[in-house]
Amino acid sequence: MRIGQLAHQAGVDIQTIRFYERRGLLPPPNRQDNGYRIYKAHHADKLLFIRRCRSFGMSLEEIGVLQSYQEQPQQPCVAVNELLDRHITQVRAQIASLQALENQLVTLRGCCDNGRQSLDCGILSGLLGDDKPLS
Amino acid sequence: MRIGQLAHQAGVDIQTIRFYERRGLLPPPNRQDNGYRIYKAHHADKLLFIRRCRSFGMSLEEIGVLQSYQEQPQQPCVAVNELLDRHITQVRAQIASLQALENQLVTLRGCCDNGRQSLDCGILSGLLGDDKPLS
DNA sequence: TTAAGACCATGTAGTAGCTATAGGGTCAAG
DNA sequence: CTTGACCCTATAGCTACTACATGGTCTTAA
Repeated sequence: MRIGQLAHQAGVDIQTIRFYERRGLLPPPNRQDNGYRIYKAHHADKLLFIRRCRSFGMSLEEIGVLQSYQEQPQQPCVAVNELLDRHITQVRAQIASLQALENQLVTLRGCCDNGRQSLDCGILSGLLGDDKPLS
Repeated sequence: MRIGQLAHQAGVDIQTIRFYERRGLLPPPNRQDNGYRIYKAHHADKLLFIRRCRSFGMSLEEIGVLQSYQEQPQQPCVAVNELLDRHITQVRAQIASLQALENQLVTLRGCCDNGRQSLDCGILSGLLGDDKPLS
């Protein structure tokens, strides 16, 4: 199939496919005489693998590493587990820091009640840092 | 003071200060005869305001908007409140989607128990999408 | 025959918020 | 007169795409 069909099938932009190819995540497909890329089933599989990993928030670099593990099916998969563990740790850290941020923001929001002039706005004062502590 | 001192004081990279200036967030300071930038106290204040907003996860564009509110102290500050409300909403949405992601990742992680070959690794299978549903 | 429309190709630039590097000028101390 | 610390500008790099410019290819219809 051609690139448009593959893109449609995978729900991806055409440019994204070419981008993955340039980054070495998708193997360069054969070309027709006119230069059009022709994809086979395994390309679609690889593409979906990439998209699945992306939806899990993995970076393209991490995905490349995972692909190399796939290509060595005899090797133990401890490294895969570790990669995922690190990823989970990262996500949890992000959640924690966003929750802390949310608290700060809510506190900051409580410094003003809509009816004032910018001059007296507790939020702007809070952001200037010359005010009562926020957290 | 010169740019290095300001950077040190604010805990910011020198390049970052010049970058903010180019983006219109810091007013261009006067120069010495040799071209060196000379900053005054209000520059330091502006810079700290920017960094404080950044630590709250605001974009440079949002910060620019907030600055324009600061410069119109007579105007009501409803807009400031709204900006912050939108921001809080955003942060909460991010938290929610990260939590969903965490659940999926933990489920995926449960698909493998370290001692296998990549061939049998439940995680790689899960990422291929040809396995039991993860969520 | 030709013109329209859909598809494909490459290469380049843009997004956010910096960070780093190249290639140079300035200034004080030893 | 050289070393080192500091400053300048301009440009490229990072992530993961997305968009655009410019042009080739192919099918179909007037």
